[in-house]
Amino acid sequence: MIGGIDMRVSRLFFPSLRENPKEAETVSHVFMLRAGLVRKLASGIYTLLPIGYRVVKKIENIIREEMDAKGGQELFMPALQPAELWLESGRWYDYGPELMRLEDRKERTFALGPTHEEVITTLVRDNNRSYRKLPLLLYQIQVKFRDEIRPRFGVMRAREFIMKDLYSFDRDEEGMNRSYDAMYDAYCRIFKRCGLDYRVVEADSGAIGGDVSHEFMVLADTGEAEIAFCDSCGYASNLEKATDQLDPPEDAQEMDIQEVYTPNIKTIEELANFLAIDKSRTVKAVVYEAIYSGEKWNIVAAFVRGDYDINEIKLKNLLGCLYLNPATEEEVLSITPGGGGFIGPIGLKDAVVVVDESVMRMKNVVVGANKENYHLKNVNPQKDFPDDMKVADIRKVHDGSKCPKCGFPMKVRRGIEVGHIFKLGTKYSEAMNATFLDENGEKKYYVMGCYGIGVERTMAAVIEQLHDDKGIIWPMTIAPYHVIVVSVVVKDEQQRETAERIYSELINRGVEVLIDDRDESPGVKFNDADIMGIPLRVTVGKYLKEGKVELRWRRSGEVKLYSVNEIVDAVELAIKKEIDEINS
RNA sequence: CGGGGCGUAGCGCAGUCUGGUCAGCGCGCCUGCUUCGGGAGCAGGAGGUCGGAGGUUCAAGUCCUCUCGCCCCGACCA
Repeated sequence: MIGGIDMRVSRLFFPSLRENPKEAETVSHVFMLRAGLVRKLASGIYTLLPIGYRVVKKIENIIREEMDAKGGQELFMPALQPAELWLESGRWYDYGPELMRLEDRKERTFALGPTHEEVITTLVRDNNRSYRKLPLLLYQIQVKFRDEIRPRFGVMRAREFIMKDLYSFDRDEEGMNRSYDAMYDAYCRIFKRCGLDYRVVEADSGAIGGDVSHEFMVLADTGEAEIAFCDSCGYASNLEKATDQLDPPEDAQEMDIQEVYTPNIKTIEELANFLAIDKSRTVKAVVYEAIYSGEKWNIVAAFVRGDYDINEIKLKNLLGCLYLNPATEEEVLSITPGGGGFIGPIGLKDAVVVVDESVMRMKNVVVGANKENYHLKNVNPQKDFPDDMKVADIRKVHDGSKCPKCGFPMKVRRGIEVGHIFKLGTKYSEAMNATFLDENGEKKYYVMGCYGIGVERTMAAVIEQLHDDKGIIWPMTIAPYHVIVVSVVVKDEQQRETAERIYSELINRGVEVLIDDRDESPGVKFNDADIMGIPLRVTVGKYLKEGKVELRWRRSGEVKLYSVNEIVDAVELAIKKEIDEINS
């Protein structure tokens, strides 16, 4: 499957490191460096070394198989893209500084593609006219560029990285949904075949656009995203989008507003302590400046129940603004004389007031008085809050929040986003005027979807999940080699010959095998095999006197003795067994 | 971009505060011999314009100024 069938460690380019490199902190980054999978060229830019590249190719091939199985057709698109394409879709400005831009010698402007919606839409628009070819599922596996604000965790968030992208073109929404479901299914199979424990979550679609989207998240503490999920009913969502079940509206007698002196009490924590009440009896205020296109901006005061935080993504989507920044002190003072710490919804000047639904269900709550060192007690949102406020879901759910579907307490965990699928609808086909003719001769916009997988990131995610203190533990399906043959003492002629014989027999059987023929002490060879994560190790050593060699499983440490003429069968069987297990 | 930290041999570090045997240690690398079941021992050896540029000084890894790069924490994404 992967080229290069004869490989001995004495010739293999794998600069392994004994000590942890200073630049790496996460497990996957450390082991990728230490096992000689990658080397950094510059911040967020990596060379894939032979062992690392083998793993990448294996992951790519799994992806290819699953894409092809759903009718996907692979093509290859340029990384260098004329700026006009991006101006046409409107993303030249919307995409922001993350888009790598450059000029050629004639001062024509280009972008290095961070994604390929523009190119593919143009391609299909210019080369297909008919509904007969639909659905069209086109994909590519290639390098993409994003000028990340902060590259980190090695290959996990890089500026140049390999991505698989499939774009679906359908005649209508129903077709798009079918394509989407097929991809959803393919993605589940891909990540399973990579040996990953993952969750599919509902997601915000961000800069790509569209309404419905799912992310494939690998559970790991080093993940950059937070997800909320319910173990009872299966609800799962990116925290950016997650919501929860609210407590029923309170049914208390409404009391009269009362001003209370709260000297220098500025945080919810202090306020709850000072008044000896629960945080959920208070209302938290956060002030932002919302920036829309160009000069357009305003000040927004957002309110949630005291025990929640604001979900800035939800707020941003609600407002429809480009950026949401924390307000400066002057901005806060311009809307409330009390300054930060005493902000309440009543009596604010020139601010858009957004109140979370949770607050509207409360009675007799405590809010800031918009007056230094004072809060208001017994405020009743339904009655007392301003008429022109917006009520919406802008809260961030937390560990233990109630599942919106079944009410069970949810978990909040970190995850690595390895795949993301989107229903795009006609966003790009309309912007770029990509149409086809249906059977009635009517012009229609393509209804599109797009589906991405970060390839190196998937590799890193596997390491995050499958490792021990000795190194990587590759699943058989994506291991750089299935098995490594180690002779303990190379200078022992009998050991050397036996190892070589087993090695060439394994090659003949089509097994991906490595032989460690170096004149190193056994510990060195064992440790290199371990850190590299080869699933099986055949050790030719002290038992050879009895005509036996060992087969050792990297994952469990289990060792079995086989006679020299049984070992090749045993290896073949072990490989097949593990691959079948993962694929089943 | 804001906050924190770091650039001295391939990797990990000491030395910088308090200028003057400070060009050092461990690992790795090369040669030879002896070893060989979880990172072997002995002997010999190669390897650094101390990130870069200015400056202060009799003298600068060491002090000053500027610059470049890298890592970590926050806003973006596969």
